[in-house]
Amino acid sequence: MPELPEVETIKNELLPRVIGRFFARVTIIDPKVLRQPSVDEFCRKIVGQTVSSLKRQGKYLVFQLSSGKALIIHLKMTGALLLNPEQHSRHARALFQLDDGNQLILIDRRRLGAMWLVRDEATIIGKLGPEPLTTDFTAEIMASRLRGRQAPIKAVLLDQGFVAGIGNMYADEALFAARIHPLRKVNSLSSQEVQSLYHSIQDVLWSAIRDKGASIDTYVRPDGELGTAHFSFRVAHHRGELCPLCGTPIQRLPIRNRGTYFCPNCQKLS
DNA sequence: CTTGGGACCTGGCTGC
DNA sequence: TGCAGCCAGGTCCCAA
Repeated sequence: MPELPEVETIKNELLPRVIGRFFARVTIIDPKVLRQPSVDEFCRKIVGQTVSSLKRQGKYLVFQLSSGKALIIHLKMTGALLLNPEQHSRHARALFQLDDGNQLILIDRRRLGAMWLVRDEATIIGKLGPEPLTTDFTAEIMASRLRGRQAPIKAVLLDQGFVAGIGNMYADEALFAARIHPLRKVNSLSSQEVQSLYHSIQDVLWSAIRDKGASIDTYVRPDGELGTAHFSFRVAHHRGELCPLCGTPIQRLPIRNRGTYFCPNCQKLS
């Protein structure tokens, strides 16, 4: 499940392979992934266009094209972008043939992924909150953005309008590192706890980027290699295992219909 | 405005 | 062995 570190890794590894290249041929296998515009218009407007830049914002990939339009891709739960895969996948949704002979393939088992070709990227990614790993997101900014909210902290961390790129796994890991119970109301957190959570978010995300993402479920890098960030997870997806700090069984609790993993001893509610 | 619940989507796993 | 039902969760949509 690609969150910020996974999408960042995909962006970094795709970058040298696509910058300056143009699309020689594009095939939409599953029209459902293409949200905007129509298949015909998409193919007509993308073929021949050169990729001038590639960036990540939140969990979105943005390919800036020479025409001034942007190709935006969201991988959602099970999407992946593969370069020249050795075997054909029955989950292939779109093919991008580059002018140098390389082929970029969008695969997506659960068909939740999405793709847009738009003139104004803000129509798709304009509602995202600040990037957590830039100076747009300091501890002070985080504290001020939390002010006035009273939802459980876990739900707010998953709100892409609050901060962009944190998903279920890294929210659980950051809360564990900060020793904060995921159901704690935001307005009950002390300033020390907010400070601690801020640094935990930084640590967890940077560490996962260094490890090239977490290969839980279907995440693979463009060349087919896996990431290793999941080996450092302490609670996420550790259902039934023991807390690495105190040995208490890790608990699972649904929050907003998301499986939430935490240590009931290290992360107390009151 | 914030909050929370359901829908979307597929396939692996569990338990009867 | 077959099969129903749970689970995975990013984001959108809607209601309160």
